[in-house]
Amino acid sequence: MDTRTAGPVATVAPCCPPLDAAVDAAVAADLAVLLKALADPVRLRLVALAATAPDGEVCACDLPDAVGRSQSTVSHHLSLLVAAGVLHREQRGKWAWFRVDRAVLDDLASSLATVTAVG
Amino acid sequence: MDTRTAGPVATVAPCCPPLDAAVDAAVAADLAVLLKALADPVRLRLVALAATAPDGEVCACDLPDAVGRSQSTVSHHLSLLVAAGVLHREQRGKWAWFRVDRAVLDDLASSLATVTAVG
DNA sequence: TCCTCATTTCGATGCTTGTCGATGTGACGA
DNA sequence: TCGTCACATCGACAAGCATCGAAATGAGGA
Repeated sequence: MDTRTAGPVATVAPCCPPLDAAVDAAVAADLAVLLKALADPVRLRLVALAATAPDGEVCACDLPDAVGRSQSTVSHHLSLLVAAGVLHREQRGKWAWFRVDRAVLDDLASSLATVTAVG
Repeated sequence: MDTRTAGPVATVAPCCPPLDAAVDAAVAADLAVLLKALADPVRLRLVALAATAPDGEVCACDLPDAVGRSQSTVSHHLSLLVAAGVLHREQRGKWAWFRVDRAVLDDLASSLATVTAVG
């Protein structure tokens, strides 16, 4: 526990200043959700594929081969990314197409920069 | 985790261009490790506390209270962050101090920007 | 209508992770 | 030397997650 009760007069001066909250717990939780969505090699590659695709979008049909996972596994990861807001899904005929939400990614980058005080 | 190494997931590829690998699997795996280290609310707050501390470092003694977790849990998270290279640990007397590695965080930011083709 | 194909959803399984209390360890101070 | 403090490690537990095959869904086409 906190042995020094933030006393203004240094009695023993244990080790350190009060240290107030740098990031709100709720903000950290939100950011963590987004980071967790990207913190998987397969999902990272799925996002990269969509982000760097010629037209900025990818057909789901290509993805299992591209990342070397079963179709159901890829579908699972895609739904996680869509739920996180990183990808958007659009059904065209019998195929599903996905594109990244650049605003979300930009937001992530700036939030991360704020939290880590980088930049 | 990776229960499979390669796979005959071969389908018929009926709808779209070849779609070559945007990000190497190994690169994605490395980035994912770093992201995973940050993809937790508690660890995010620990990093933020260190990053924004007046002298750029925090004493471990303050952290359990700051993030509302037990001492052993905080110690566990700190060791993960140190293992990931995000934090550096220094023992001073009986206290342990932690500071962020800005180079690693910068690197993360730029890698993320590359993968997501943002910027 | 019926069949086919692309994709999602379901159910199961084994691994990973977050958390805590208890215990170990190493540094000070008396 | 002994006790205390700060922190790490251990052991255990519950929850979460990645993965797969199988079954369900839903859109086209014949």
